[in-house]
Amino acid sequence: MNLSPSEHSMHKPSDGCMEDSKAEHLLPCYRRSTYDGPLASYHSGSIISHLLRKTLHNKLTSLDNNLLYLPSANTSGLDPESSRTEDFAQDDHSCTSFKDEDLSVNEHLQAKRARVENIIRGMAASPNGRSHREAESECEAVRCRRDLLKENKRKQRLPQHQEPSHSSTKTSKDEECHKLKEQLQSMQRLLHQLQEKISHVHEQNYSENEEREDVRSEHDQVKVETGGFSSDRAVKNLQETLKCELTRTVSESVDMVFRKLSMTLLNQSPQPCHSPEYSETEKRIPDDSPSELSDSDESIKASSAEHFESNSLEHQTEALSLVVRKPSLSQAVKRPYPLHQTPFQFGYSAPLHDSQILEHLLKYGPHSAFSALPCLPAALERSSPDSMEHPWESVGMRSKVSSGHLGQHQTGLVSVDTLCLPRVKMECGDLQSLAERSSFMTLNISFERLTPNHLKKAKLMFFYTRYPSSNLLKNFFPDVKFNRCITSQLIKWFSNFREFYYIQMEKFARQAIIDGVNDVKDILVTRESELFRALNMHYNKANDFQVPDRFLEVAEITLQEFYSAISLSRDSDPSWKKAIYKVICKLDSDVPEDFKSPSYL
DNA sequence: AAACCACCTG
DNA sequence: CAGGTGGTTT
Repeated sequence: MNLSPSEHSMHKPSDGCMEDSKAEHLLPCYRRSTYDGPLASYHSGSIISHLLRKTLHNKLTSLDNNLLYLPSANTSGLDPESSRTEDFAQDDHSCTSFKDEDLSVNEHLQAKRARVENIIRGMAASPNGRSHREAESECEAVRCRRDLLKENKRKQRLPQHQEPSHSSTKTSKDEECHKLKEQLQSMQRLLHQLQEKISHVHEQNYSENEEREDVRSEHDQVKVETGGFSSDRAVKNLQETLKCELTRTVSESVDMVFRKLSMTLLNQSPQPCHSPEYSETEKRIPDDSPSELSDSDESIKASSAEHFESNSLEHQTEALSLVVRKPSLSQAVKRPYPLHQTPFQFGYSAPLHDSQILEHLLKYGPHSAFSALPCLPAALERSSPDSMEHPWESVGMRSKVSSGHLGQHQTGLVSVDTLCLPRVKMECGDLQSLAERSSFMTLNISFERLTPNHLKKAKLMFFYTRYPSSNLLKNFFPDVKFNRCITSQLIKWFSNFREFYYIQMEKFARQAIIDGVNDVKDILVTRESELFRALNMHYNKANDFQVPDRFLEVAEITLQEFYSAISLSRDSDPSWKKAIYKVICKLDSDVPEDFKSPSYL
């Protein structure tokens, strides 16, 4: 009978898998010993540049918006939605229109422009020089905003508030520039330290691995018997060390720059002009039922919330404190966008907890936080199957499409996305799980999209339940903000799991009949069975999960059911499988409580 | 009508 | 794995 161990199935059933996965588990970037490899280039510039540029961008946007929302405008009659979208449109349009009037800009603006550009270029310059062109076009966009801001400011405030004279501000501005540069340099130093630490830890890791490999070859048999679990644990411990070190240092650096830059910007820029009406309008935006939200709604909301959050100091601190407070409190306050998913909160007085920055990067991807492209077609923001598996891959397409269809000044913005993505992608998986494990959960932050880790978890849950109710799913994915879309996606996953499961069952049942199995009792499923191997490969590819015995029983019953049905030629009936499904759906067992932990994986 | 499902397809 | 479709149930 072929369902039990085949000869070659005994050849290290999980061994090959373990070898592969072990190698894969080591952060790819750590395998490089070259100092100036991707890791270096990523950490020494691009991600920080991203953060800094976004901060600048946000700052300018918020000032911009505040001016646009001054009471003088008849925004009071507009409903929140239209005023927000109009804001985007206007914002966007203003860029182009201003370019046309560029000749009217005086030298003062030119000088400021040059300084801002210098700062940003300094920040954007990455070691491999790839971002230079993008940085330049982005500078153009930033300049647009800033210039528009100045224009507006002049028009509206000229009578009562005179601009400081050119010469008097120049020195202080230059000082600030210097300060900024110094801060950035110390950032660079920190990052270099990080790189050294990481390569050091990596070397240790590498040598330990080699030692283990030696031991392994000596005791190959034993290792195979145990499935290599012990060595896998050790590798994971090392990974943890690496991750911790990485996060700590990056967080420190990022946090520091944020603090300093925000202070600098606060001093450098004119005080934001708060419009109570604007805030009220924003506050009154109905908290749409999540299930009703289309993806485009989400993206618009995200963008608007982003500038909303960065607009108001009061709301900043309130937001930050609310995140930490009990959920019930935060729910009591009507908000345009649930706090826990506010894309990028940035406070002046209370800097973000460093891990939140990392978390945001990992949760939403770099482009969500840094591109701020309300003008992008909503469809481009939509998560595709590919972007699910490879969250970063959608970016390439977006940029391509965007540059094809949108104006030049927008291409500059879009290119922000592409700056450091390849680097981020490398570390996405590991850092994401790290982020999930850390303050994401302690802060009660939830995902608004399913991640590869959720998929992994779902697959493992399939070992317990083939037909999970949507309630069960909600209970076991507490870190997911459920809406209709998420729910159906999860249900679809399990549907796909079942499909594969039943296809295998039918295949192996027919094979058993071909192989001349005469009695149902001869149909057995063990951990050595080919069938089990196929299933395990599908749902537990990393083989780091101990499949419950009950699953083997259920699989065996399923196989027997198929065998019987086919033997009795019931398969001539088009719906012959339904009877089997009815049996199997009753065999679900409880999913262990462990799975309820958001950080299960 | 909505939710859920299996099936088919890419 | 997701999209689409059609069937079934509530």
